[in-house]
Amino acid sequence: MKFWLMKSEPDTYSWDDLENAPAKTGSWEGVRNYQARNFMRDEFKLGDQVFFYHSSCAEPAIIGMAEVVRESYPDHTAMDPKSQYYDEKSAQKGLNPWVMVDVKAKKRFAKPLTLSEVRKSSELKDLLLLQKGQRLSIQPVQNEHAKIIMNLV
DNA sequence: GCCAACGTTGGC
DNA sequence: GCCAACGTTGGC
Repeated sequence: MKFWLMKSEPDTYSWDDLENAPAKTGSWEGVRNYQARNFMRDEFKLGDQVFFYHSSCAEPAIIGMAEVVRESYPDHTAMDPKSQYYDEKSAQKGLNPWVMVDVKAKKRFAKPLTLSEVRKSSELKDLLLLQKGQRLSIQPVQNEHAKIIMNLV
């Protein structure tokens, strides 16, 4: 079982949106970055644990834990001209390179672990999230880092 | 809104 | 294949 961190802008898709969805489960559509896609396609397994992170908001923070409940399958929004995630070039080629997974909200943390709090932990200084220029929306989290995070929330 | 950092695109 | 221009991410 692996740990991951997935970023979402709460204005677009928040922890509450996931928790209020049927079966507390949502499909992680709209990833249009190859590195992030490769993680989902090649490495995401049922039962993997996902730290849900709110980005681009007043207080960026890790909000809760979700779990992978369906492994990768085609992200149909890439082929849908009406979707905000439409990928015109791929659609014209008739090949959809994009995938998504389903995640289920498991546990909202008693208190969100804010980015500034993460920065304060010397044990988390190597966390990918903190590295300079790191913009990946899906990141692996080392087991040791995951333990430390879970001890902080 | 600003801007640093990064990924992608496209001309050559 | 190089690299400048452009677009996006995301913290502040």
